[in-house]
Amino acid sequence: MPTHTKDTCLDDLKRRILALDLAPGAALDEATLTQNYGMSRTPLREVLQRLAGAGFITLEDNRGAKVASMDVTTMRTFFQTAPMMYANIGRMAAENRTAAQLDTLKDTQRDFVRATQGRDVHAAALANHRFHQIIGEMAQNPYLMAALDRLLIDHTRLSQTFYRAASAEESLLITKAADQHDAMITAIEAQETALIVDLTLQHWDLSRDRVERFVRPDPLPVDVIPFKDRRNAV
Amino acid sequence: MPTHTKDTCLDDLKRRILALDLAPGAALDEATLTQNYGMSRTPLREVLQRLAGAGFITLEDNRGAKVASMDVTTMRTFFQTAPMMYANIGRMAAENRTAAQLDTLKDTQRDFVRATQGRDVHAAALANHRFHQIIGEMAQNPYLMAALDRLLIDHTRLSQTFYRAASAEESLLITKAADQHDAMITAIEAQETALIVDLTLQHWDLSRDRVERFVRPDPLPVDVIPFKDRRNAV
DNA sequence: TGTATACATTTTGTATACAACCATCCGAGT
DNA sequence: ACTCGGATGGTTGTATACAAAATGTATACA
Repeated sequence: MPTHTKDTCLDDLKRRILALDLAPGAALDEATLTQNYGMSRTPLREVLQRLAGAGFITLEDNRGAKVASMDVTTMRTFFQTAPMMYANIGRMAAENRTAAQLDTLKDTQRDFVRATQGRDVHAAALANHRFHQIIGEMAQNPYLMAALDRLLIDHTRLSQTFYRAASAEESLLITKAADQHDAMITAIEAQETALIVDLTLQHWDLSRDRVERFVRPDPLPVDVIPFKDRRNAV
Repeated sequence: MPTHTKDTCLDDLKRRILALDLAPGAALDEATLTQNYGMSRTPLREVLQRLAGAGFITLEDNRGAKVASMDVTTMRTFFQTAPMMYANIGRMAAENRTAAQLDTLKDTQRDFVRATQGRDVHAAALANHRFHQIIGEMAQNPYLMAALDRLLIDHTRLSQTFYRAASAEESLLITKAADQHDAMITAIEAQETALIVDLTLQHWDLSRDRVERFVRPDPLPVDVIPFKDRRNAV
């Protein structure tokens, strides 16, 4: 409700989309948004154009904006593409990272660990997003960065449940992910390209297993209806 | 001068940027553009936002739009990234192409051959651009497509001189490129993934040699000043 | 002559009014 | 009852006026 600036509005919408606060496919109408963000339609429409350019939303002529969908074909492509992309970006990050970027990466990792320990699901997911985004920036490759940004949008949305950590086993996996982050930081700092590729693929495997569990959770128990009552069941 | 629509304005600006009619780094001011395209500033600014989102231009706050630059570091990254990207996209195109897309690809190849035979440099470069863009669409991979679009912007701009064909030798290379296109179409149609990767890399090698000649042309002759006059030279 | 500052000009950013478009609903005709 | 056509409300698209920022220029002063 306070008057947002164009940048804060953009960041807030990104955050809400990544946090699934705005569901994939949800319609965004300009009137509501202008009220929520306290700005007129002209700058808001520019924000929407930018979000569309970055792949967060889709714009259809005369039909407004929708949050980018996550359909089955997209997800198949996601699993196919992500490891290759992350590995290549990891390699280039190790080659091209600057000292300043390394500091930012370490800061973000601290944020990530703090969020996971505090069970702050959204903060953890966003810190993880930022962590991998910084590795992308380290690669200094605008071509791959465009692909990475789009992968991370879907990755962050898919992994929303990751940091919820229902069981002790899952809590252990989160710790493992954080440890992998630390190892990746070390490898990038030492510019060990072969190692960072290896670590990146391991990190991907961990993430993939979790995401797959989110997409295809354990099926509900079949025998929920006691046998004697089955004649009444559908 | 006739009243453009938003889409035609967008396409025209893309075309002019790809054809180097608008030089890398050139400033685009809104007043001039609104006059040229016969539309008001609001839709024009939306066009600029979209161009920025697609990587054709850059926008700086309160300082207007500039055509995306092509500096040395970008070009280094371009040569590093392009073959991996093209090869992966080629593979996925062979796997996922539809019959309709194959028809469009063949049409575009006909346009390309016609343009090269007619010595129409811009038309050839744009048809080549479209050819590889269609292969990207065949891959049905929005993540990689984002990277490909950006690669193609720079690739098309870099290869502007390719289709000028000064010498007979260079004319032969253009024919060779067209033949490679035909072979790629056949491989994609037959879904021979190993073959398309191979052909794509060959095609890249040919293009790379030409682009490198454009970036680093033959140096000027050193001995332009007769020896006896050298005392007067700088 | 060099530098700084105030002013003028140009250019970009925002708000708002109006036009065009789309979707829905209602009624007339088949 | 069903379909077609048009009116109506709501949403998006465009033009324009105004505000803010940045740049260029002239003048005062060291």
